[in-house]
Amino acid sequence: MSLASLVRKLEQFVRLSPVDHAILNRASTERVRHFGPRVDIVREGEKPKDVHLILSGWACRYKQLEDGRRQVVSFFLPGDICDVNVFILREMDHSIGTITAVSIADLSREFFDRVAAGHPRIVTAFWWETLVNAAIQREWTMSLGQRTALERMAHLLCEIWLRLRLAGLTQGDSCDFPLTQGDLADATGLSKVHVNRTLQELRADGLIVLKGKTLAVPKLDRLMRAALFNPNYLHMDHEGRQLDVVMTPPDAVAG
Amino acid sequence: MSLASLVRKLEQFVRLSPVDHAILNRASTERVRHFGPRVDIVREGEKPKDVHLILSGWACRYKQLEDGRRQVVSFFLPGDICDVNVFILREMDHSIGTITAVSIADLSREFFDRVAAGHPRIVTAFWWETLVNAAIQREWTMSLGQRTALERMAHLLCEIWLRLRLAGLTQGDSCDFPLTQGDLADATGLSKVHVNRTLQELRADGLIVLKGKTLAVPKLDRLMRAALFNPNYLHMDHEGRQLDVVMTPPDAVAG
DNA sequence: CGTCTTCAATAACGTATGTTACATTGCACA
DNA sequence: TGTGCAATGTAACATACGTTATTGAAGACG
Repeated sequence: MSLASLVRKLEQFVRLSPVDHAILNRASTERVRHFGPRVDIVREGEKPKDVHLILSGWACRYKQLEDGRRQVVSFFLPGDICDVNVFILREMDHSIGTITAVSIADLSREFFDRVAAGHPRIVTAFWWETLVNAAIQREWTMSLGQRTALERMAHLLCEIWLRLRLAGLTQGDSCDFPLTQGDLADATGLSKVHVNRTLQELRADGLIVLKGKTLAVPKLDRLMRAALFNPNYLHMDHEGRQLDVVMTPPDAVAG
Repeated sequence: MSLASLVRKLEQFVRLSPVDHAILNRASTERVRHFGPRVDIVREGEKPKDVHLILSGWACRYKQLEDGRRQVVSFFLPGDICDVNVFILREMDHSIGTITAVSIADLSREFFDRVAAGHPRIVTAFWWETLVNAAIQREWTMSLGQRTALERMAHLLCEIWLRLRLAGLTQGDSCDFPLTQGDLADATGLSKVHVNRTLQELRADGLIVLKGKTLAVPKLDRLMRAALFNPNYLHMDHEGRQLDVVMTPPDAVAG
């Protein structure tokens, strides 16, 4: 229930002024809404009104075919923004649903107009957010088109792990992980049964420890190798600055 | 070798002023480059400098895994812009290569700054372009995750067809189609052999006529149904305005 | 403290799509 | 006007993953 994750994330990329902070702080406390787990926030076909900032909890974007086949096309973690400026479109082409209980702040068109008019650093930060989200979507395309079930699952776990880490939501080598195997199936395009098989294999290889609603990644670099994971698409760095967020200590490399 | 397709496309969505036209016209004639077919315009890992506007020809974005597996993640048709504001990122996470001979205009950071400062209609139009590209990428995720080979191929052909139509590049029910079966394989995540099988099936069903470098779609609505194609994600309409670009005459529906 | 429901686990079997191999067509260029 | 290479087409065979079904564990809820 805070915008700490958003600010932490954006500041990896752009330095925001005290005024910028104040603007974001006000926007994220003005119109806050709460949802239970497994409910829709927005439905395909609706007219988009506000932009949603995830303050806490996990959500996802999904699309469905007439016959019910469902694809999760992205996950939203705390600090994520659901489509800067969507309101210029006439209708939503996808739905947004919660995974866990979720709090969001609704950001209005006026807010974005104000930002555009007078807060260039935030504009840049929002463009960064937009471009990274596009890159993530491309990488999902890559995963679904080319990676095997094992690589694909490993890749998804790496991505979520790094994004959580950037948002400051990991503890040591573990993190909250509320996705069910059904969620993972919808996101990876695999059947639930095969998701199960794949997770077993990752467990057997010692790449993940997944139990209850907690995920641990004891050897991130090994999981990354299994996934053919190249972190460049997350753009977690900026001119001159190099985040070591994607690096693991050298001694872990041996494993 | 013109920006007609871009303007035609953007004006479906926003009305641009004569000054806007002049701005775009100047930007698209200042720094033009030409490429042969099957060459790279930009390579993964490079520092993005300019934004590229496709004036003529077909290109694609692609990513490659260390072991050579290749995925085309999107196609660029005339009038398409390759990532508004990419230059804020430190390095490219994908490559851009040509399919046919291609002419592009390089749009500088200064151009976008000028647009942001004084041409709100163009800003809106560029946001529309950005949001639609994101929606297309999501739909590819859907296709790769849930659609069968046949549906997926049909869907891709529908999408390209409608985008070409919006750019004013179709003639009657046919259009130029320079993609090889290898290109289609890289884009759909199928093997070349299965692409061939799938095209044969679409031909046998009378849904497409594909020969040489020409594609004809005699019954778009039937192809759309085979693809489970819902055109909403292309957002080819705007408040009050309804494009009939996606509709076929009623008599075609019967087929 | 049981009872319901969801989630996870596992097995047996089916199939859409991949792979390898080779023949054919078509077109660029000498 | 051949001649060579890329693109297309087809067949036989292999496999990664899907489907259906059943069981057990784990939370949710009265």
